[in-house]
Amino acid sequence: MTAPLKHRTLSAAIVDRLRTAILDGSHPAGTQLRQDALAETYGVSRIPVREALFQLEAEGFVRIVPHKGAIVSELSLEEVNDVFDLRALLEPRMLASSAPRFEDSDLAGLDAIQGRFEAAIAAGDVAQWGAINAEFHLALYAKANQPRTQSIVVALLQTSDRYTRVQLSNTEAMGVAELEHAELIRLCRAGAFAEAGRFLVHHIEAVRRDLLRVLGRAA
Amino acid sequence: MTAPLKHRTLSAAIVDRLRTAILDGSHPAGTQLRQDALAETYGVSRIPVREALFQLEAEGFVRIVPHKGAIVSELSLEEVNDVFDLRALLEPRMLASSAPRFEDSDLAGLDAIQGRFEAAIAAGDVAQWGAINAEFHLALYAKANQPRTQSIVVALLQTSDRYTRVQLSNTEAMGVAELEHAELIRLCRAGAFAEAGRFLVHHIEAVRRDLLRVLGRAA
DNA sequence: GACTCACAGATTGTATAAAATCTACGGTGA
DNA sequence: TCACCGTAGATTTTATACAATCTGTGAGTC
Repeated sequence: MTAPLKHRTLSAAIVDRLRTAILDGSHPAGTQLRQDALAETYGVSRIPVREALFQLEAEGFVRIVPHKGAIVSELSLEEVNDVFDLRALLEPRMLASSAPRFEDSDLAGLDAIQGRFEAAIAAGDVAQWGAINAEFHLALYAKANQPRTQSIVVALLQTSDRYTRVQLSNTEAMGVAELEHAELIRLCRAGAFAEAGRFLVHHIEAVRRDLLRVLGRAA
Repeated sequence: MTAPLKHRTLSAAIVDRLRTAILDGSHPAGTQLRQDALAETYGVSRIPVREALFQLEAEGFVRIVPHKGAIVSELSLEEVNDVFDLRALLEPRMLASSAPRFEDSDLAGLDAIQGRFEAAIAAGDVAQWGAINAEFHLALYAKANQPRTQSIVVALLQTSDRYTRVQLSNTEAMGVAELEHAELIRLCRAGAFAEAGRFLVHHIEAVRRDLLRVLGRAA
């Protein structure tokens, strides 16, 4: 009943499964996650569950109150804007450092990811969409050589994924994102790095606007 | 033998004590931390030690390899620059959002922290220096309303503390920081927020330069 | 009637012990 | 001599059991 087990430890596997469950709405914001129940659900003891919850707290998915438990964190409008502000600030900086170092193989890798992205959209595979989108963005920054920023952006992309799934990913917005990704590849291949950076900001802001519109309080 | 126990759980207490031990050099970079040994040292079982190590991994202090153990993370030049770039990028943004909302009580709070800062420097209390410095910076951003950025900056300040302690905090640099903090308070009180932001960048860059000089490879 | 306190149930936190995994060493064979 | 394999020891990971903490309910008192 479980995925093809590619993790070194049970804890790591539970992290992935729990994160997915939160992302796809199985545990809505505000839900209290009981260690005992989760342990039984996944057929393990409470120890790996505890460790998974702590990891997810570090990633911002849950809030842990000592002796009370873990609560799936709320998605405040405040934090949406903060997260997208951060992305608009950090991602162009990474791209500027990474893109000039691209080899042909890096660009080919981007093409490959873009292909899988298109396939996922065509298939309407919402679960895959967020993961491949994050993979694409991270591939853009592969050569940036900014380790701390990288780990921050990984977390930001995960949070973005969670937010965007709230709106159940209307296919239209996904199509726009697909085109914008293609344009990003084109600009990088052409060596128009500054232009690519500006377009990346535009791309991130477009996703934010879509999200805010669906949240019903465009700001 | 332990501090006045102000934590809700043992794990949280161990996190603090382990972090302090890494900060003050008791566990140099590259050291392998064995759960068993740590548990005995602190007189607890291995469970809270494990959870503390995972927390410290999220904070960037150690690197955990499954089934191998936790290693105190190295301080690469690459990451020094990344961390200070991030600070120079994120902290002014927080200040710009926070400072205009300051009440008299906020400024008074800054004065109080500054007083303790001066006392710690006069007493040559290196251990306190980093903590109070971080407290001061965070107080500057108290009204920023940027929750995600806040948690990131908390981690960045902790990492900065670790780096700066490597150089054993020459008192001269500490005096400069003290004067710059005073200037920051003055500018905020005068309502010169843009100027305060520029000065904050200058302050952060000054700390970086000092650090890089001591590391022997000014870049 | 409102407040305080104590107890019971539930849940989390920690200790102890068993299982799984890794590393290093030594033997065996080509 | 070198490479390969298996075993032993050490270390981490997970399970089970116990202790501590919190929450809510109800009796008792002012």
